[in-house]
Amino acid sequence: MEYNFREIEKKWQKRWVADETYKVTERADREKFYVLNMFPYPSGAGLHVGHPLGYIASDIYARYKRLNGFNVLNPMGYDAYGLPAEQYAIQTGQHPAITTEANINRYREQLDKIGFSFDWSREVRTCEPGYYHWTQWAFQKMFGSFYSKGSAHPIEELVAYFEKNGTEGLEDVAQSEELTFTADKWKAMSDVEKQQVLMNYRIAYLGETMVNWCPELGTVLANDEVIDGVSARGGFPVVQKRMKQWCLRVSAYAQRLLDGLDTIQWTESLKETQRNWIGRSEGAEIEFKVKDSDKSFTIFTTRADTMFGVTFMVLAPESELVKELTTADQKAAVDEYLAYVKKRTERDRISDRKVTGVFSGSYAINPFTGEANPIWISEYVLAGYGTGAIMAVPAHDSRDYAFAKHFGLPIVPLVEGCDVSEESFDAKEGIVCNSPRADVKPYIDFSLNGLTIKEAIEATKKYVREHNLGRVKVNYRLRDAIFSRQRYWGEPFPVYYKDGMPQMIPEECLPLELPEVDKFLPTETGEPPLGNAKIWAWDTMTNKVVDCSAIDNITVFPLELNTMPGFAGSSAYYLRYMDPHNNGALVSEQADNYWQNVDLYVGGSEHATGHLIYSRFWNKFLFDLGVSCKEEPFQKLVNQGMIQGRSNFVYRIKDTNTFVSLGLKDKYDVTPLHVDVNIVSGDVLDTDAFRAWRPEYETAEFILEDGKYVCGWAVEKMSKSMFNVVNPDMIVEKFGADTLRLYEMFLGPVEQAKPWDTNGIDGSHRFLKKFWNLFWGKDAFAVTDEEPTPAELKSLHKLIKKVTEDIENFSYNTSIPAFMIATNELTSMKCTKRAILEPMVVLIAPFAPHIAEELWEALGHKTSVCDAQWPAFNEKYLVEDTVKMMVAFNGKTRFGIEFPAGADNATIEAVARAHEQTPKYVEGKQIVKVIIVPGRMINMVLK
RNA sequence: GCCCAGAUGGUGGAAUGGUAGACACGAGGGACUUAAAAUCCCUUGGCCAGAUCGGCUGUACGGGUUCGAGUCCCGUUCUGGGCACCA
Repeated sequence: MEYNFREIEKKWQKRWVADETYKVTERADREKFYVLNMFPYPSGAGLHVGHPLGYIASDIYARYKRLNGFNVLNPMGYDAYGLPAEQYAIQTGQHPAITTEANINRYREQLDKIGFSFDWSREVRTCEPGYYHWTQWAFQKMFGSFYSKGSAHPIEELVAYFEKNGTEGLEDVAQSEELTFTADKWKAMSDVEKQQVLMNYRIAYLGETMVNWCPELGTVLANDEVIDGVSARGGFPVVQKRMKQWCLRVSAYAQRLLDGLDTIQWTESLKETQRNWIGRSEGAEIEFKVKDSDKSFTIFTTRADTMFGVTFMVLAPESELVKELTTADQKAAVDEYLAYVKKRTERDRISDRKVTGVFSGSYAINPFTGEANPIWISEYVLAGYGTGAIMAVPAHDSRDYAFAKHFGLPIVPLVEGCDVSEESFDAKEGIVCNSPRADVKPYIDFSLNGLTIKEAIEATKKYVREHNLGRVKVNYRLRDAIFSRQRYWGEPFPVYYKDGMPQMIPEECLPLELPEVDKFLPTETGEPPLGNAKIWAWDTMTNKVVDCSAIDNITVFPLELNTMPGFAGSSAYYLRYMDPHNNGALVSEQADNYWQNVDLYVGGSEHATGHLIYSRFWNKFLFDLGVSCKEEPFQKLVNQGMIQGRSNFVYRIKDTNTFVSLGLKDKYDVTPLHVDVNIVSGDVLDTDAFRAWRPEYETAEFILEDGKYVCGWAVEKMSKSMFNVVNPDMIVEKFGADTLRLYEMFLGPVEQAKPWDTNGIDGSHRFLKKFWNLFWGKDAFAVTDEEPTPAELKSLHKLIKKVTEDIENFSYNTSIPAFMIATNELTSMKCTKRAILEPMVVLIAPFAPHIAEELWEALGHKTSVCDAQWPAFNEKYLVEDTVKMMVAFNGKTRFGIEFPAGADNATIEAVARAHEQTPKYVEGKQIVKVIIVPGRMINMVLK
């Protein structure tokens, strides 16, 4: 009987739907296991062979866990809000909801063909009101919370504190700016003033941030959309502008985000990426007084040990201190410099790192030396980090060094024996000297000379603390997340504005649904697309959305026009899968307590500093609220590597329509052009197909080598524009879903990036045919009930051991060969015994579920193979008939002596000693211990 | 510049410190066939030897530890990734 994969796969995919094979519910009698894939954004291009890689890997694990008796949650859904759908809408007027729906349907169709064990009854879509209800709800909770002493608290607690104490004694509170006021002053504030104060503490807050603003386009641009100070699209001028935006106080959670990394099983590199992103640095804030003035300012440094090497100070151009400290004679120069800096974008600063700066005219007194150091202004100091002001130690910081050299400022080395004539000495090792300098009368009674740098840092911090010169401070690079987007296709904020202050619409009125607009572009007055919505005002009397014309600022108010960014909807979706149809809560306590958190999360590493940070932050907040019972959402994370495309190139001679073969292209001036990989076979171009491919190539001429046109190739991202996309539907149609699944796993380690090469797929397909033929004779089912032989049992148990270990370690690429070897062995032994073949079906079920179901049914089972039991491994079948003993001779390993299987250590040792050759081969060494490794060899421990 | 990961045949890739290159692709040869497809068998790191057995060499490079190193340690080169005027 032939292996008819098309029929088999269709049959079982239908059966799974009819029987609800993959539907799960909370079951107290079974241990849970939660497998999750990063849900996809359904793009218009559909899936290519790279997309399902992670889904297949996690599906194998999910099925394996189920066969081991776990109650497995393996859901799937769609990250449905996003820019491509909106841009398509702007170009065509097609509503994003319609294109998104169409794309989702296409994705679903493609996914269904691959045979995943998803519980589709739990599907979520971030753009549906029933889902974003809880995105909005979480936002409101963040608005209603502040962060203090390591967790989120209701803002009412802070209000109560202010009523009683003002800011007096308020400690360890995350805030945008340090405020001080008394309880009386608080009580005297108007409602709006109080709201403004509270905004300083809320976890979701309206804050002023610097953005690239393009007035002509009426929108904020990302840094990569700005080139040379003008917009990439249209070439309109772009300015740095402070804008009011919704922000999330992610920075408050920096330490917890860092600490949490130690409790989860992610790859070291991913954790490292997040650590870099959070960027914790421990240092000190030290106060400098301004000479001849009562002003002072604070700098942040991680090198407190270098206080005696400060020769100048630098302020960030955007720092508010610049205005205060610029003297009258320097004003013109400073203004000119500020104008220059304002023109430069982030991008310019990065690409063009020249040393620039201007003297402010003021001096700061170094509290350790008493010296007056000139205060400069330079763009190399960033306003957003630390205090926006630094003390410059040119001898031990390369940036300060470059600045000092450029402007001829003094350089004082502080480490014994270091040479700073050519470059600064940045290393944090060595013995401190010149602190203070021997030739200068000490200003204070304090010396660091003779200490190591580490000791000096600690000693200085201690001194600073004791003498009230500043404080020990931890800084993080992690910034608060900007949460507003001037876009249509995103979650609307459940917010209306009264007296210019944001108000939350009542919780029971959620979700606030996205309104219809007639245009998806920004309005003419530069407002976000929601400004085009006619019915977009909030009536506080009826608690309903009403027509904008009704706005009277008494009972009807304008609603927020921005929408939320992409990461909003993807931050808590894993919780929603636990209880997707709950209208009363994001997730019920009972469902959350059962499913807890994700045991295995699979997705791309490109989300390392986006989704994976935001989601952890979001979940920690929900944990503080008591909504989520686990602080970390994703216990174990596996990054699947990208599957790249293998692109082909043809070489066109410049200004002609003549194409030259790869080997001859160096003789001409050529332009390489991508060519569709589907008309290239083994890097040889089908020239007729090429002429037919596109009209402009109809008249193409070719310069061949050996009668062939050979194409160049490169491994690149798989994408439409590179003409290297391989579609999974085509593979499924030609070879079947089981072959595709097997082959994707066989390509290489899941975590590794690798190019797709369809050629190798034959091997996987052939294997499945051989596997099928184990069970089927020419036309009848061939399985018998005979007793298996030891050799057959050995083949089986070798396989059980290998496959079990591989799945646990996520190295599927090595278990496929194990299947092939076992199948070949059993084929050559003509094994058709049920006791061997039945467990084989269970073993292969996670990898190739369709063929496994078909064979399972043929074996006489009425239930799905999904409910079978994973076969138990028994080591006794693996013991070799004889074991070889290894001896060392002249530094080379030989294999010589054979022992009977099952001999114990004492016997082995006795035989080894009795074997005259052994001791003399091991020069001057004695056998201390002999270790038997079953199925392998004997290790001797020698003395 | 700092941090992380990696480097094995023509290719994808295997190897708890224990016979390097499993398995697959590709390539070459053969069987079956009128032929093709399909299927099956043999060879396939390099060099040498050649009736055969075999020998030498080999996991980016240079050292080290070990009876024994692709694997562990030190240094170098290169590749990929992250962060980056972050003080």
